[in-house]
Amino acid sequence: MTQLQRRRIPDAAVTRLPVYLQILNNLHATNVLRFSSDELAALAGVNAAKVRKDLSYLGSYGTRGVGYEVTYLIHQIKRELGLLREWNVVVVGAGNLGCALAKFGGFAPRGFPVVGIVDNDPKKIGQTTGSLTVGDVRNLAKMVRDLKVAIGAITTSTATAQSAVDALIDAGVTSILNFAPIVLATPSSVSVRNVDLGVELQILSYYEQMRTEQTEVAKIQTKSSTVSV
Amino acid sequence: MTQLQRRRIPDAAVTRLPVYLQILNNLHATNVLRFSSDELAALAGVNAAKVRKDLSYLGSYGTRGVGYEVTYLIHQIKRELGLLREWNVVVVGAGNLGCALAKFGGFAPRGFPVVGIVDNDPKKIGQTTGSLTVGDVRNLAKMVRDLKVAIGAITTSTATAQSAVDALIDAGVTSILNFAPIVLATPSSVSVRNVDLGVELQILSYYEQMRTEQTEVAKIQTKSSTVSV
DNA sequence: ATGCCTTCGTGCATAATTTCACAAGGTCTC
DNA sequence: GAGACCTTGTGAAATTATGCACGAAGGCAT
Repeated sequence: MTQLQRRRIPDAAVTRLPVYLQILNNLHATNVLRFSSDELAALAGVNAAKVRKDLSYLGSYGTRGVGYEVTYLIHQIKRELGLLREWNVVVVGAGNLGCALAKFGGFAPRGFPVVGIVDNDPKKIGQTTGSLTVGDVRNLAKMVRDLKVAIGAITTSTATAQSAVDALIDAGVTSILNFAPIVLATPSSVSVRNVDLGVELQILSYYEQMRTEQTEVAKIQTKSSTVSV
Repeated sequence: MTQLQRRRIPDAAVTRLPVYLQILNNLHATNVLRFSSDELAALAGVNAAKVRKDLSYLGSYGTRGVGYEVTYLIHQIKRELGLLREWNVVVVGAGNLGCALAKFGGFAPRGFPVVGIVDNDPKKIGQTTGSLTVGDVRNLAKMVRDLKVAIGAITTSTATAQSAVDALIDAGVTSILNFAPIVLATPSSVSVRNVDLGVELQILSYYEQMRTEQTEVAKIQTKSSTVSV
């Protein structure tokens, strides 16, 4: 095996790099030129050593005794994340969310232009949303080819999400942003990121309940004077 | 220290329980009565041993040689996640997303009723969205108290997100669902879940670029006949 | 009952991630 | 240019998460 393929960045670090990038963009906007791992750690709410290790996966771009240069690091993170080019997005499912994504202009300037939107409902096909016309999901493969689509966003109903994903994968798309509350069956060569508010709320619920119980216990203990340390 | 407080479930397992719950609800809807860890693992796209370990944190509710009962497990997961009661949600920020969340009726039946929405813009205050009237953010504390709010959803602009969170925390809210693309500063006693599509897209971008490079390398290697295994 | 079959629950090994702690290497002052 | 002072980069330890492998336990057929 030719070992020239780029050193892999640990998954956990990959999920943090976009957060760092966000913060650095803010620093840049406020004319900050340099930062230390301590400063970034405080802003990102993580440990400073973790910041340094994460940044070290990009290469040795800091200066000891000084810190990191904002603009240079922004460039390096973008390079590593593949943000020096654009990745075209197609939205599958022209419901409320799908149309909102198509209309929302916030992704194009960040390198993820929404170049198409499709649906399987004849009533929706042909309608205009933002600057796009809803296409027929049956033309998805052609659309992916012609518009060089790299990422598919699933905003269909739960019932049709799996077939939507199958169509995308058939068309050669290997990155999926899934908004349907369902676990998609995909080959391991495909990346899937799930956005599910229900799941997030339930996770919050767990920790909220933990805290609530903790408090109850404390109250009872106080009342009955059984506190022990 | 009185060690009666419930055994902690590992964070990684907590994030998977809602996914299992989703799947079990589907099984229940299709009249499936029992399932094995193998079956659930296949549906959730994870390892069967992991499923068993995750479920074992709830207690020993399986039957060896048989499997788990769907309805019973649903109940146990709900209990553990704190889903046997309702958690009221207040939305802070009455923009597109905030109003959509307020209108969207999908959370109430799942135990997370949106009981209020507030903004700081006088033009928005007083407007109606769904069955709710946009309130003044300055009345947030009273609202949290009167309506027994447990979770706050931040859908403000990035610029006002931190002050929105500060207000929520002052009002006693300890669970935050944040949609603003910013890292919120919060005490460690507060749970925050971030939903940021930009971050998700950038993570997809990284892996997509990896695959692209891999392919390029393979092509070059094939052309120049330097393939080595 | 007995024995076979199935699937859970879990101890243990391995892998991944986080954190510590400090040498290395740079700047800045005098 | 020498010494004081920072902050990086990274081994190594600690913690957390994953996956294997197998004993335990229940069902079912004979």
